[in-house]
Amino acid sequence: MFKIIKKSKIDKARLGEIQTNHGIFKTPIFMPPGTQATVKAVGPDDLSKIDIEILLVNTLHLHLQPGEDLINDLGAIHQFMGWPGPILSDSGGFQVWSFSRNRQNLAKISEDGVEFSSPINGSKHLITPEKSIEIQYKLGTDIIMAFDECSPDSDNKEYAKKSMGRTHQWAERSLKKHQELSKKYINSGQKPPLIFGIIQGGIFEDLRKESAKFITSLPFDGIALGGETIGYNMPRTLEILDYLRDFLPDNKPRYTMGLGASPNDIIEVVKRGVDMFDCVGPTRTARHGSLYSGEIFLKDGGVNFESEFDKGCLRISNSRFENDNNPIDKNCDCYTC
RNA sequence: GGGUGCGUCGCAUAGCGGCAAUUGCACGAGACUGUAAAUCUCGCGACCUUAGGUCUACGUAGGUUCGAGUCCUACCGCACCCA
Repeated sequence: MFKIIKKSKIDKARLGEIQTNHGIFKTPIFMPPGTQATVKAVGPDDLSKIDIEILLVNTLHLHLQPGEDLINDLGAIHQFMGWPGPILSDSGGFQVWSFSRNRQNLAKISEDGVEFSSPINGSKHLITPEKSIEIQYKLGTDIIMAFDECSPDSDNKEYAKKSMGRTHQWAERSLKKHQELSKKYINSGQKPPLIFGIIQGGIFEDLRKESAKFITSLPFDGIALGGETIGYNMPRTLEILDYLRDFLPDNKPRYTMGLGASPNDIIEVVKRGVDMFDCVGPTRTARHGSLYSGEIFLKDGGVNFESEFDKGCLRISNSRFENDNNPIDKNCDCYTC
């Protein structure tokens, strides 16, 4: 289902395509998150117009509201959100981190799974790897993710190791549940989704390598790189990609989770052989009054991005632009420009 | 013509003798990374290097008081009621 079309002679970049139950998408690709079954403030028609090929949804959010059974009854996720193309679901692993950090602990982690308090109404929910996979099957997404714990960007190695071990155990359980449901699907003439595994290991080289070895040894369809540090700390993300280079199989798509807050971040990981990435940055910063502006150009055979703005981000709401009638980019013919 | 009420930082509000003065909006700046985020943080009279200090400020002009946005008088403006 993953086909490499062309490889760069200069760096590790590659062009490819991935076949899913709802069509083919080309890689490298940015996938906008539509966490609650909608990309906030952007409808499906507009997404198509800007050549978006695949969306993300979130298992945990949809489980809490409106529930996977309702979505399933209404014809599954594509019908529910009016998006006919490929959809990837995140397993809820990111929430294991985001719900338990700082503030009130909304999540309790154990070997079995994670107990959540719903941020909507406080109701208690237990999510296990098996449960997460089951929900993703009911949603009917095209690519599902193994349930993991998004490792914190912390120098506590003991915790990172423990957390990684848990993620590995959960990866096996996720895969087992997937194989079981997959058989059922095939026997009843339905097509099962693809499943991706997630490498953790925090900020530690030996743990990252250990995790990469373990995850790539399992029969996942794609390999994701997870953890708070991925995308958030770009120098470290690139370092991780560099030392994991020989551990990642060439014939499986690679996905850096949560990466893409700045155009340059995407270019940097694509150069290092990453095929897929997603980030709430672009849509969120747009809702908060900013847009990306800069120039992508070839230099010394490589792709580069330069912008006069910090992180390539132009704050369109700044008073200095109040009477500025210029297009964002003179050379761009998109609707916004 | 008579009566009553009201004028507070762009707008709207609080304040009822110790106040550079509440809150919301607007405005200004910043944060945002597998979305508890169309959210959040900070600033919003002027000047001084800060803890803080110094001026100028609640329609206008006087007055009472140690002290007035707050009380009194007059004026100006606005709203409503009665002729």
